[in-house]
Amino acid sequence: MREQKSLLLRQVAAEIEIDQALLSKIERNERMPTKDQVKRFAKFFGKDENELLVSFFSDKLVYEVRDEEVALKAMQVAEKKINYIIKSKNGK
Amino acid sequence: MREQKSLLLRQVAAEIEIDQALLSKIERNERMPTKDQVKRFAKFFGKDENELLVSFFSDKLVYEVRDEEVALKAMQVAEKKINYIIKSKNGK
DNA sequence: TATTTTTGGACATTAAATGTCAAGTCAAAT
DNA sequence: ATTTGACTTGACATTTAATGTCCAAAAATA
Repeated sequence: MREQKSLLLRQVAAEIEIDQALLSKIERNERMPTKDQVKRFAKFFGKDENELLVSFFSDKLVYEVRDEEVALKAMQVAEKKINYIIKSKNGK
Repeated sequence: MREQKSLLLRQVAAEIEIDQALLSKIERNERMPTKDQVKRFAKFFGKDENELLVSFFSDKLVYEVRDEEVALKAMQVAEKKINYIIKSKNGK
């Protein structure tokens, strides 16, 4: 997104209030941003916030089980659990 | 599982080498066990290790996004990413 | 009521993620 | 070739979160 707009690390880093070195690492997947930073990215680049948050959280989820044998199975079960929780919340 | 076998916290805690108070909390979902502890539980209670690990990791995954609006969506995307990663690993 | 088991909560410890800085690399421009 | 600007790297500091421990309170049981 930054390169699309031909912006410098320095410029974006300043706007978003984040260290330039950190931004560089985030871009290259050496570090994860915080949820708050993701929101600021969305705002700054005029992207849909929820869309970016989905990317962010899905990455975090993958990260959590990345080298587990049971990764896929666990993910599937987790999805069911989430579904269940959501149903519970909606009245019945 | 512990109550099934009418064992005391103290007994299981000793076997598994874990503080009794901690075990109590784990049972009541106040604390998460570590992966290693889950393995020891499986062994001690003669349960399938992978099965318990799936429970464990799926809980962790749910926990990660528990109060996010985008929880379900993120989980679904994460699942796709995992699938993709697995495919990549298997030769092509 | 005495004894044993379980739980609660404060605190300590450990581990992991995030943030910062300064030096390093690289490219291009001059 | 040297300088300049952009980006990267790595070491270290800081912060945050999870885990572990202890002891006292509560609950259950004998």
